[in-house]
Amino acid sequence: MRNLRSEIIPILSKTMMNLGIEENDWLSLIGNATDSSHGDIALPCHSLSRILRKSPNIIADDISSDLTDKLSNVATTTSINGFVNFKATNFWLSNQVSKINFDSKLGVKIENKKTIIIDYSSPNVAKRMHVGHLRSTVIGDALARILTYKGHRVIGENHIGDWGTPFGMLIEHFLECEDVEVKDIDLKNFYKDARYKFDNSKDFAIRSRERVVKLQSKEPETIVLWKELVDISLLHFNEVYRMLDVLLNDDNLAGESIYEDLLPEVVDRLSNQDMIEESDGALVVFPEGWLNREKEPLPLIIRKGDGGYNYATSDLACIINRVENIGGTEFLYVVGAEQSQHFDMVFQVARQANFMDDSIKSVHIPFGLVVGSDGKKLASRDGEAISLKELLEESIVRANKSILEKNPDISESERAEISRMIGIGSVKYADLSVDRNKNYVFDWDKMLSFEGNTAPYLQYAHARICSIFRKASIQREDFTNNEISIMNDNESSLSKTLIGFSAAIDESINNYAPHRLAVYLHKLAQDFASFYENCPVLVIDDKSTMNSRLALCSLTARTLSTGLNLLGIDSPERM
RNA sequence: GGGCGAUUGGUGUAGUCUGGAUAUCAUAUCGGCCUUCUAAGCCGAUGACAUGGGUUCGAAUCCUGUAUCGCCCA
Repeated sequence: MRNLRSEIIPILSKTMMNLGIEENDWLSLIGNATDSSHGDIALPCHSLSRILRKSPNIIADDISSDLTDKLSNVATTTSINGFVNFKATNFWLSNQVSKINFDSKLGVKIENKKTIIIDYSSPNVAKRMHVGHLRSTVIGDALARILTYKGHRVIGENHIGDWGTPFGMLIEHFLECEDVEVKDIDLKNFYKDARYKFDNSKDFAIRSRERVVKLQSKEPETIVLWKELVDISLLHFNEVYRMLDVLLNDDNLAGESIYEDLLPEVVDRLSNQDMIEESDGALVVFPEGWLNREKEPLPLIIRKGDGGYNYATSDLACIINRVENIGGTEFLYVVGAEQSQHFDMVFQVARQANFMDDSIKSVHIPFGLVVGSDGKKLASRDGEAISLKELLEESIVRANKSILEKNPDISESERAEISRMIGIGSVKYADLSVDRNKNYVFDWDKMLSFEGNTAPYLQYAHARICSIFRKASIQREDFTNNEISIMNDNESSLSKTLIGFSAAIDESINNYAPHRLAVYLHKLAQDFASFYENCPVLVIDDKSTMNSRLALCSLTARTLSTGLNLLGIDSPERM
């Protein structure tokens, strides 16, 4: 209820001035009431008692009685236990929620547009995408959507693993797959088979090493083969991305290979700054403050003894590119928590080397693991990573089954579409609805359940609203110019939540936490369900109440589907 | 050894940045509500801040010690 807060503050400010209390002493005290039965906004007066030498109760009483009349249109002001409580009036709520209903951005204000680059997904060429890529892809995509909605210029970068020494053996193996049609190449075993040959055939290993050299010297034939291998993988990645319904496509590709030419320059720039040292034949930087197990300085390896480069080097090259070519001011890395030390070191070195200055914000956005019911990293029975595509397919199949059970009237083709929305939405929502730092247990029954904090529950709330309008044969869009008037408690709490949409967006952004939005949407769906139960919409005589409630429904549906869309989840019209 | 993260009802979680009243929500369990817009729903009951110290008028939240789990340290 931050708009209520900002409405109260100027008026409260005068009262406080008259009492002789400085802004520093009270402004930060005012916040959301912890107990909604007392009010929406509260001002605890306990810390003021030292200044005024009066009891908190008396102070709260004084403030409250001074404000009651002045705020009467906005909020009812009461005091208890040394708290001043402000509860929004239905009059004020009606105005606020109507204003949001008129607003195509649902109250979200665009402010200081930034260019934000988000690094996410990052699968490896010549391998299938697996569960391990799910979180980065889904969280990164949600952040990209939310930041875009807020009005920022957002550039998603997909740092696919498309370069490095393994490509020698991959290309050699690829050559030996000659008789197989390109489209039939099975990425499931491709990497494993190549590795097996490399480990078991001296001849193959020698050819692979030679191939690496050819690749690095950009020998045209080798590059053609490499490109083919990359393209095969892209077909697969894009298939998964379309299934997952994320924003990534070929425009977002920023594979390691594109930074390849910049790597020697990274070395040059670092040595110009006298930051490079040689250690065991490798070129390294020792960022200040890092020690290894033996309390010796911990290096960040820039170039290995054999002349190859490390991730750190391409990350540094990438930073240079973002600062100097793209002009980004905020870099987000949606990468697993296990790499946090790596990023700390890279950022520190990049700053020390002046690749980026303090005007640039660079943030690692870590996340926990997807684990099985045993608490260990999710894997199939034989210990292999589970293919993302197969997982998504299964989710759709499961969703289809439960729709068929619950609503057999839906046609097969419509059911297929709804199953897709629910199946994919469920997997994504399970990931996005909890604090990303935590591990979460992958549980089919829970994520596809129509009860609780799940995608289907939210989607159902949306579908119920659509159903009202369908029944009455009216368009939801026709109500965006309607005044809403709040009459009872169910309407009031629903409207309070609706007003909070922009705050939820900002919370999500400030913490890079999509789950803040998810939690908000769940609250919204719950408030709607209570409203729906207690406030008849169509079955009511009074025309103006009906229209006001229809507008409230329309706004709720719009907020739900916009919010779900920002999480990358579709909202079916019926289910 | 050092570093990072986690620890909240039986289970899963929100809140922790920025301290405020009786700690959120879900699930499970128990009770109630369909001749009215999708009961896939609603209403009610039960039940939790890992632990010791400190700061404060006030601590789940801040500081500090400990425990347990996970991850990282060429």
